[in-house]
Amino acid sequence: MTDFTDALRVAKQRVTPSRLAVLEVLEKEKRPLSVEKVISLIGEKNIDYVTAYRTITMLKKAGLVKQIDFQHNHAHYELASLGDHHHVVCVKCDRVADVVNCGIKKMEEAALAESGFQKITEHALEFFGVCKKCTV
Amino acid sequence: MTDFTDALRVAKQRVTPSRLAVLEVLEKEKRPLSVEKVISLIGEKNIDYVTAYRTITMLKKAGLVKQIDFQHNHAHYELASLGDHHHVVCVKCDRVADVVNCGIKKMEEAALAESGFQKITEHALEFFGVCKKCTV
DNA sequence: TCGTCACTTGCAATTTAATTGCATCTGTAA
DNA sequence: TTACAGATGCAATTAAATTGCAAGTGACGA
Repeated sequence: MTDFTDALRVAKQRVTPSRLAVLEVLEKEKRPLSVEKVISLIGEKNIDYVTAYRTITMLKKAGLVKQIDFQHNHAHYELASLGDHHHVVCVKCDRVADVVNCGIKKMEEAALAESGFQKITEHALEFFGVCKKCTV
Repeated sequence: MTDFTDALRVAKQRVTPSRLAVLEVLEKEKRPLSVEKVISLIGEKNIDYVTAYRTITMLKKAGLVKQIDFQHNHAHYELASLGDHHHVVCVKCDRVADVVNCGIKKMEEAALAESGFQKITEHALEFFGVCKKCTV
């Protein structure tokens, strides 16, 4: 019984080949993938695209994957178990670098206080810039 | 000659009624709006939706508006001149609160160092949680 | 281990968001 | 005032995501 099987059971969701395939591909790539990309990595003949969308939506609700937005007009998704980190996206070549040491916890506390919300459960933070290879 | 006329001239873009209308509605609302919402506030008969999309895209490239993502499957846009602030979105009712004091500058420096990028020009940061009114 | 049934899947169709092509119109620089 | 690059409006198209429904399957209890 793998970690993903456990995780799905804990989330009270059925363990199916499609779900494990999606989780495994996200685990293997360790970077934010579009649904399109998830499907092509699993193989179009191995998963229906509607199932892929439904699976991703469910995994997001269950807290197993996070939605990442690169302002590319379609969402990307990443394993939540990769932990709290963020991305720097090159606006010229779409290269993505990770950022781990971001000190977001303090900001989250400040945001909670300032907004007067009851709680904050998630955040999305991406940086946009130009990578070394795209520098003229 | 308004600020917006100036801003468009500085960005080497023509000053047209459509562009001023989009900027004015964003100025008036002071919150992130979908293109759909921008159109309905201007009035469907006053601007073609294709023009609205093209205008927003141009304004974003020119740096006059910022794209904001609430994970609602369509982008929102806000005047860039509102300055560096962020949002807390209620996942139950979509209420949006602003966050001004977020200390993002330091994080941006850290992200630049860690990523090895040449420069960072933008960032997107949104928080998700539950507002007081949606608390059970 | 087997049967049941609620949940999941795959297919077709649809909705929603955004883009493209092209003819016409217009802002602006000379 | 005119010429023309760039902007606009309309129709059509592409891309992303969702819905309905019949058939299939995971997981629970006997």
